[in-house]
Amino acid sequence: MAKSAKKYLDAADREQQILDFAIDFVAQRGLHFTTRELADALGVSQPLLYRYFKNRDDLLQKIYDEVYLRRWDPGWNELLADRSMPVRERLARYLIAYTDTILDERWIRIFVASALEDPQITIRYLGLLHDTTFPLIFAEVAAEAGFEFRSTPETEVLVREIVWGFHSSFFYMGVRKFIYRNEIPESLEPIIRVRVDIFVSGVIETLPRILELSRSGPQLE
Amino acid sequence: MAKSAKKYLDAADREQQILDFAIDFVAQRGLHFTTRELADALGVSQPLLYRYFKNRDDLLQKIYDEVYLRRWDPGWNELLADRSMPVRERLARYLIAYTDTILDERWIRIFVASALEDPQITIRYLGLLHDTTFPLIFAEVAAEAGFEFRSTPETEVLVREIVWGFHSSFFYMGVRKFIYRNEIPESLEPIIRVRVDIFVSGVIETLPRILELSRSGPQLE
DNA sequence: CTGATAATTTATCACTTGATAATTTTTGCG
DNA sequence: CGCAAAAATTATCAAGTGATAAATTATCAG
Repeated sequence: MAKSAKKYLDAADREQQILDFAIDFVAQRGLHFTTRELADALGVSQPLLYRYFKNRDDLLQKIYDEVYLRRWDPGWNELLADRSMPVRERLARYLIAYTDTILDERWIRIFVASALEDPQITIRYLGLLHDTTFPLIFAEVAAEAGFEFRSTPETEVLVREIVWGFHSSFFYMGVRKFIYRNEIPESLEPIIRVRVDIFVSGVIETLPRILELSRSGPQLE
Repeated sequence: MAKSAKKYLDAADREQQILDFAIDFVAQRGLHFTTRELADALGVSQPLLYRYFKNRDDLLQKIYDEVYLRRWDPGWNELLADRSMPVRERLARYLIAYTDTILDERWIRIFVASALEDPQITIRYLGLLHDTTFPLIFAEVAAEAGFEFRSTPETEVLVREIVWGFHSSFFYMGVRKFIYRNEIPESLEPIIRVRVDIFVSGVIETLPRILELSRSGPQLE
């Protein structure tokens, strides 16, 4: 007899079932669901939730853990740094993998909804991008132009903003799709490749100006 | 006696006071405030709200109207099309004005929160960008390279994605500042100008590839 | 088949919440 | 001032909500 056909599931299975269901449910209905709505939608009684989760907030925390954990692939930074490949190819492959991970209704909607509620939740995730991946992307593009770029306090802010502007636009495709409910193209690869081309060409051509502006010091912030 | 010193305000003044206060309140606390929380914070009794707003939802609708209305300046499209100025200068000026308008806590947080709740609310606003401003931006950049670009069904999707990617990154600065609570530079103009340079240079250099890819047909969507 | 155990539901509580009605307070005109 | 109209508050309701305890139902080893 398949587990799903049993009326009374084993505790571990039921807990996982509730959590999986709750992730989809919360992604669609938002963080302000009631425990009764959730239980009704899943087809169980409302007090059953309290057998598996201490309280409503405990369930929410477990949802965040499940959605954010194990979503960032440490191999991505290695890919970006692998100079046996042209930098455009590395960026394209990274962005294809990245968009493939985050263009997920649960990921996008729960990320944004939870950030609105409490930005603390997003900090761990964003720090990873901000401190490691962004400087790496800029340095690798600069290297394509024959310039071995080393981040300094003077260049840091401008470089960060340049890469943020480029990188965030891919996350924003998820916002358009799953929050605004706009249509976005089915196949992203050609678009990613064109936008990588635009970015790499543009940064290389603008590099002298970027370096000059950075030298003029931290007029920023 | 100043109006604000009166205990019993004129109906019109009180209505505006509640609405103004509610906009800040909702921007900070989210859409799921209770009428009691709002009334307490403002220092009036909860039933008073019902003298000025039919119900909770009526108040929310008036908040949306107040936040979104009169925020888009029709002069921006004229600015973008004004060829007496270099295209980089036009883009920079437009983006300085645009970011100046939208980088506002109330605007960003209420926009995102309401979109999460019901994407319908954002459609009127986004359609303006999508259908008019985005094609215009691309055409003007192409003209800088001596190419009088006319949008066709084949080019439409790719061009839209290219400009979305560029344009959304400025909105996203607001997301970073007011939702993630990241620091962003105080002075945006230098960053806007550099990013405009990168975009314009990149698009011009990539133009042959963009046109070729567009001709290969709508493999998109 | 049987009974102990685990899983689930029903019943219920105390508190919150949107909304309305009755009552009280303020304002400003004559 | 004195008083009617407007503005605001207090009191209250019915429905909803998170959480707990008691009762019930399914499961499975022996």
